[in-house]
Amino acid sequence: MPAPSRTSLEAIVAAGTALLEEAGPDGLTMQAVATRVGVRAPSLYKRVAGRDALVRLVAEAAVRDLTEVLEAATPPDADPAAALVDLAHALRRFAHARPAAFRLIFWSGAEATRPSPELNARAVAPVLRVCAALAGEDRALEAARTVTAWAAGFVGMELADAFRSGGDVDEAFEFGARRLAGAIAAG
Amino acid sequence: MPAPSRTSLEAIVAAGTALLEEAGPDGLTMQAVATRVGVRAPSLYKRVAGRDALVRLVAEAAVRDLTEVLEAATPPDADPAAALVDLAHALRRFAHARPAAFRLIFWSGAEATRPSPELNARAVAPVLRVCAALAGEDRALEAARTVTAWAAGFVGMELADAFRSGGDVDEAFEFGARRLAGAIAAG
DNA sequence: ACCTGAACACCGTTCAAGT
DNA sequence: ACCTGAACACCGTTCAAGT
Repeated sequence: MPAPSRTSLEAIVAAGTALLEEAGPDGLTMQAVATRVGVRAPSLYKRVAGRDALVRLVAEAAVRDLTEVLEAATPPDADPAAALVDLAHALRRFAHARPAAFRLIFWSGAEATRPSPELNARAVAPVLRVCAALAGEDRALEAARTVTAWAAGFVGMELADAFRSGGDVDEAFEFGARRLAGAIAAG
Repeated sequence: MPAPSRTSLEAIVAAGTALLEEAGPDGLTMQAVATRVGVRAPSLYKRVAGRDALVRLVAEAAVRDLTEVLEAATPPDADPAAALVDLAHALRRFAHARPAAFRLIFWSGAEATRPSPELNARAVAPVLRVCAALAGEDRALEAARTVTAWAAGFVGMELADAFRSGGDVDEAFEFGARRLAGAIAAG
């Protein structure tokens, strides 16, 4: 006698995403997710292999959201240097809106919960495109890694509250973005 | 009737440090630490407030080690641009030797386990000094944040296995270090 | 076909009892 | 003064039993 589904993978990932921001990574428990979707914890295992798999799904959904944000920030006809600064700001806005998701995407230590590299590559594709225009095809990859490392590092440190020695953080970000755009472009 | 101490805070922190690298943050459990120092878990609470406090102590010890590494990398009479590149390499070497500790220092999400900002500031002081020489006192803070964000971001992404699209990672690091030194120095 | 309670092996933490 | 076993509230996960 078949029993009707009382939840869905989509609802589970959405619950996980919400819990991640509201309660942090430690608050993203199978039990909390189950309660949220109106089911008992063991039922989740019908749709998800386990907690690690769920966290990865949450991370991958976040990467897809980030991809959209970054693509929206780079209209095809934009000036490359300006586009690079815009990309940096878009990444920072995403991180401020969803700090836990941002951390999960970039600094998730555990192999088991890491989003697939292909998805990450797609997210960073706009950066690569702009860097190619700015630094030339040969240098595009190195340039993109430099910019991405700086932007992700800056925002990560900001979220970790690492900038406490005074000074204007917005200005420091602006400073970095401009200087990097210049450094990438320079011969 | 006094009982003799069977362990010490120092031994506990050392055991935590070792476990962190060997078994990851999740492997750093009170029980594993206790076993390692030859005692039962409840005994640890005589010397440490709890797991979060222990993780913080481990992180702070790591920051002190990193501070020494960075100070050793910047002899007072070095050329500033070369010193900046040396600092970046020293940070990267530390991260490769102790990846879990590095992550804990820079990307620890949880407030409760974060090393004190004063300690972090001391660690980054050599960077600030070199940046002042390179960019001028006015720009030193922004420049240091730019460089630190890039270096920590790059190495963090490297540890997270984010650089899979081919290309030489060592070269990308070198590229970034040189370009940043130039960008910081430029007017 | 899906959901559940019960159970298991693990956590962190507290505390009364031992020496 | 320090250490311990026992206990508690929580995890993730498995599985037989229900519908």
